[in-house]
Amino acid sequence: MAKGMLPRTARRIPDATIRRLPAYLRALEAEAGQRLTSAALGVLTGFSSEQVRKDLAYFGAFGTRGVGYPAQELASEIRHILGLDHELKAALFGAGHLGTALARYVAATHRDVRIVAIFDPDPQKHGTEIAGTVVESLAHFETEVQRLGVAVAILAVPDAAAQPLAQRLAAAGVRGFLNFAPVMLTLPAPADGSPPAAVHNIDLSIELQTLAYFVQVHETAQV
Amino acid sequence: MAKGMLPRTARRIPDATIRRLPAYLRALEAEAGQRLTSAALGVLTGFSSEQVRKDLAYFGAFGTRGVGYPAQELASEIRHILGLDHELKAALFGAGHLGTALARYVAATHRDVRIVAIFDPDPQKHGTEIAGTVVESLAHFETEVQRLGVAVAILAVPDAAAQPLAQRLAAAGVRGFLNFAPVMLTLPAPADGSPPAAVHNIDLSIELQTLAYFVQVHETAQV
DNA sequence: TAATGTGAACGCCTTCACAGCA
DNA sequence: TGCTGTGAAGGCGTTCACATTA
Repeated sequence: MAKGMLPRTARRIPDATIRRLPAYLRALEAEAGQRLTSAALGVLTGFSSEQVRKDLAYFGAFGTRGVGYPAQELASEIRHILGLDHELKAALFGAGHLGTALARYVAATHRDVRIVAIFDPDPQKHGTEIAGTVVESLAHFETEVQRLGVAVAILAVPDAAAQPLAQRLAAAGVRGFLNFAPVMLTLPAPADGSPPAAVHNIDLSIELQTLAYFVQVHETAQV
Repeated sequence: MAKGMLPRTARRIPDATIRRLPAYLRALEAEAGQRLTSAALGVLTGFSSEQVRKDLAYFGAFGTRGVGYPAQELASEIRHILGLDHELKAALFGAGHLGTALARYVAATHRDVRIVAIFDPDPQKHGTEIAGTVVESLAHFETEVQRLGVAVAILAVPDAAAQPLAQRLAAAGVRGFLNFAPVMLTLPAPADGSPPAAVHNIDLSIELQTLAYFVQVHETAQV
């Protein structure tokens, strides 16, 4: 179990591997109580069995040769790796349709992530509740964020608002951003030695416009 | 300009390149009327100048040595490559908060993508308008989708609904999916020789849970 | 015997370095 | 002279193939 330890020799874990862990976790939780082989996990997640084994092996030897992986244990191992064994505190900025959908979704499906504050400039919304959290003004969001110990911010705000907001939040100690505005966030590295804030962009336009490309009839000669 | 032609010898274009084109397009449209160097485009988009040049060179030689790229022309060239020079018809499934946000966003920012139909099971919503499009029942969505010539479907529906819906839509001729449900869509390849439907997943859980990982204090010995 | 864990081969994409051209 | 276009080198991640072990 080895609680606070880093796995084996601290070799670098590919980002691609990290991005697959949530899929494994979801599959394991759906099949809880069973043993699962890498092949079975592969079918459930859409990845190859070798991929599954290699990914898991980065963190240790969780399987039993000839048998497979214990679903329960592996699930909590992955939760630990992802840092989901202690609550992740998030703040939501923007309580429009998108923000509302996000808040409800997170509340409904993520025990491990909690939206502890929702900020919106519209006074009409202040005091209303979304998924159990009260919407408040942006007046003192920095101190509020620090008081609550917010680790990540979810930005569901207009394009122009995202960059300045992110900058102030980063300065206030927020270490991760989930950015829905189609802009490139540039954040200065923190003065102390700490690593720069992580930014994950979810850009609908990119998805739509690349989808347009792949949907085109490519009358490639297919030589 | 070479309208319907494939570029040069039909070498394969990396997916990663396609995914960067929308960013270039956005930057070019913001600076319209100017000339831009690959270095300038790089700063605007966050990619290296070599990356920019290599990406663009896949499709032809649009730049002038010693000078740079013509913003206007390059923008319409990229639009053509992505297939955005003719309208992309999309259908939205699910008119909850997420669906509503998506419909409004697309209508407000994408001339080239039009949501021609919105479907939702809730009778209360039927007949109401979102961003100029009337919400209708799911009763005859397949014939409706075919009648309208829908190319892509945006799925903002509950998890369990996504897979069966996608399957029926694929059978009805829909060639692209933007899936917001956290499930793996598996679609059979079409009986005729046509390429399989493209699926782009936008999975909030993956983004949140991987963000949790990167936000952890990794007390790596940093050897 | 069955399925894991892993070095090696492979392929894709990025970065480098520079030749080529306005 | 300055910036593009591109072969070559390098790096990263996936796939292969198999030795390993319950």
